[in-house]
Amino acid sequence: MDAFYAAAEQAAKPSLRGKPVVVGGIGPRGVVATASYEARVFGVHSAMATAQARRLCPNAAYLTPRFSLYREVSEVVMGLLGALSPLVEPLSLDEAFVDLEAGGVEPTSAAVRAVGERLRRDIRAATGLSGSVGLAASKMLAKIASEEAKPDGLVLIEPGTELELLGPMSVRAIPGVGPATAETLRRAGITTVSETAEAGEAELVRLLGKAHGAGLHALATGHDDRPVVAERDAKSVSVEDTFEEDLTDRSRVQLEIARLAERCVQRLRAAGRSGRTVVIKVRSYDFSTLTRSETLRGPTDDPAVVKEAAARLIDGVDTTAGVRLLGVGVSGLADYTQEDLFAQAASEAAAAAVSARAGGAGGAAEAPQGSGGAQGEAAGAGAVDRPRRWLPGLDVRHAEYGAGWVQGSGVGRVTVRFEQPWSEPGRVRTFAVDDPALEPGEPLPLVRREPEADQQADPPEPRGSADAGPGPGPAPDPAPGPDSGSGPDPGPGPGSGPGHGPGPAPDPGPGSGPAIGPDPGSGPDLAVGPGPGPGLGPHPGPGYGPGPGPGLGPGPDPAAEPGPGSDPVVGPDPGMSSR
DNA sequence: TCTGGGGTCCTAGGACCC
DNA sequence: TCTGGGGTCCTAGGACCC
Repeated sequence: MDAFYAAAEQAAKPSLRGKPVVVGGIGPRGVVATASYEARVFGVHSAMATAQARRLCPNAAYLTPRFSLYREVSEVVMGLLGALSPLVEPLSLDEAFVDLEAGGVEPTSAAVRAVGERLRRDIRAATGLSGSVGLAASKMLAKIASEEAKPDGLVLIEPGTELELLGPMSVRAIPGVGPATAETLRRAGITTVSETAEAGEAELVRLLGKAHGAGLHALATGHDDRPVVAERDAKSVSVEDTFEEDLTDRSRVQLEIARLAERCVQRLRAAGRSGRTVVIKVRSYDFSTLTRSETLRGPTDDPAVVKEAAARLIDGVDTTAGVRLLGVGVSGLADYTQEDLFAQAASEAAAAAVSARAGGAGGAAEAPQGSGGAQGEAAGAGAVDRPRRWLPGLDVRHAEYGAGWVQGSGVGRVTVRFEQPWSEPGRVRTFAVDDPALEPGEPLPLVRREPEADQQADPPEPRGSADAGPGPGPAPDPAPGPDSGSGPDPGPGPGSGPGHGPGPAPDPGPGSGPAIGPDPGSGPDLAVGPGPGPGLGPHPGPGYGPGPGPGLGPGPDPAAEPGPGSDPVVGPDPGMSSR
């Protein structure tokens, strides 16, 4: 899938189509997961610190990921792949290998190309998103071909042409060659695939070690007979958190480790697995990272047992200088269910009683009590009473205005754009964060379902009832708001506008919700760049300082005003491609 | 205001066993 | 009585991928 998370957000949020969108961590230590192609023009890319992305592209919409939506879309796409072949190997939510031979596809270029093109059409029809297809005689080549095909394309590597195609490419194009390997090779004078092949296996093994060297030699010479493997069982489960500020308080560190252990076990149990080795991970203020692990006598999915092991492990780690990340994982997974463990524990206990030997497995004795209560809904300590956070990008539903998404929040306000995947770009309204009419919502499907389901998504009549208002006909937008017609700001390029950034945001005006008065400033969790459409160019970013906000996020976005030239969501994007 | 979160695989040393 | 030679398990760290 092309720019998957960002593309899904653009499909879900009409006001963001054709605009730079960045999906990832929103906080001060966030990282970009996916940048839309419009944002990539500005140099934004995956794994970049979100803070840096904001500097490069202040006008992009910055959204928190909605994994439940991506998972749903992924299942649809994987279903289409499954129709092609029983052998489908997902690599992630948005990428998979398919063994077409196992699917009985005639092994000719014309036949596989036809299958690939049809698949691309089917994906677009079923999801509204574009995907790219690489077709070749091995996994490595198919992957390289799909990279070449992006975005929204198809590339077939004809058998026999592999080496001439591969030869001139950077060795980084080979999957498995990252920055460290590339640097090692570069120091040996090797930068291209053909140079890698010419170096010979012995030299590569000397440079990179046995497995990596031999593997790279095979790939660089076009040899790759790795099979497509469906359904691989997970080998470990882990959770980790990076904290907005480094932790120094020891008891807080211990508390967080306990919470993480709880979450980890919840995931482990949800997968019906248990594990034998407990691992903790500690990343220090200086980004140095260490792990400590302990292997139990047998697999467990008991939260108390995992928590105790994790507590013992963190006991042995000095955290006084500050910790930015903590993690807890379980590996050595087995398929034992909790019931199996109970049975096992019971039989062990019986055996122990018979032999009258003390000092048996501690975990077995403690297991039943500790785990019985921590079932299902009983969320970990961390989830209790957490104040509701309106993260940019997340779905909401308003009793009066219907389905929308959080554009930004802060200073006691939340700004919501009311639009649906199949609607025109919607307008923005601002509410108090604790407005009882506003509640978290569920992602809407990107492609409208059959007629009988359409009522649920339509915004109810302004005075309609809160639930399932049938809202016949198109929503009567009270104002000629900024719809698709207004398009991007007409101003020519950067810096052309009056730059009315700083200064109090304009009054929301009548009908724009219960928000009271002009918003004095910007707050955290801003979804989008400087709100006022025109003329942001010359003064983006930090220059705005802490003063009365530049009209950022939570303030009544001028886009909510019907005034001309107001851009639906983001400021002007000079130099942006129109893709 | 640098650097997420969830994984996989490999290497290397020490313990331990035969 | 300097030193063997596998093999497995455990622990820790690192590269890499999306």
